[in-house]
Amino acid sequence: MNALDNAFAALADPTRRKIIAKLARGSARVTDLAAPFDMSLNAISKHVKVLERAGLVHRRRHGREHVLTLHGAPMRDVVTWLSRYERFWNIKLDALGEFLKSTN
Amino acid sequence: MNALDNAFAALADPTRRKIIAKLARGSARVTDLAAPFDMSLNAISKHVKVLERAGLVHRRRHGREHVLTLHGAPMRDVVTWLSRYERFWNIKLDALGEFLKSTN
DNA sequence: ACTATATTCAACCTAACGGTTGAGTATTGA
DNA sequence: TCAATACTCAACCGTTAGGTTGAATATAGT
Repeated sequence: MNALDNAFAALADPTRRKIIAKLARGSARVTDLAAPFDMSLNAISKHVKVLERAGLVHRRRHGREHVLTLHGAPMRDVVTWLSRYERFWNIKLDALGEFLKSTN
Repeated sequence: MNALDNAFAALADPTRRKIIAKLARGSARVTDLAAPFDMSLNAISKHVKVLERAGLVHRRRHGREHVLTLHGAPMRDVVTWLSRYERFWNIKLDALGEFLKSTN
């Protein structure tokens, strides 16, 4: 499993994408992440581990609490790969292009 | 399974990404796609089906030959989702931003 | 010291994935 | 008409993924 495999696979699960959405609004503990889900804490713990293995989430321990933070590095490869085939999904990248123009 | 799940999952396999790479250089038959791989035709046929289910590949039959073509539509959702969290992997999107600026 | 909290680990289950082989079905070309 | 070609379908197999439960571990608060 290379980095790209891990990143795409991590993003393929809706629960994990929701976890990312939550972490985008700030770091959180495993319990905080689990709260909105109708699923065991253990299940979420596993999902976090998948995101961590993909490098999308970093963990720092504070006593008994594990604080998770979103980390963008693996996305470089994802976006690089996507941009390689830009002309095949070019219309789709326009929105992102506009967005980037406005922020650069 | 929603569209985003299917798209990300389809992209998570290196064989399928290679198939996409090949199709980016032109439409091809199943046999053509299978040629470079040390893998049965059936395995490739399955991979193609996964890409098809994700909408990334379209198939048109010409007699006994099935011609596959790359199709970008599902990427709209992928890129939209990615761009929503742009500030977390912002550095990474720069390259794509530059690329888009030069082509728009 | 004791209890509650935060988390992981381990074992288990079922379903899906990625591959195989063997057979079946059209279509093509001789 | 017949054989080769291009493919799919179906069954199987081993591994992984996503979930569960139950127990272990470590830290925090009283």
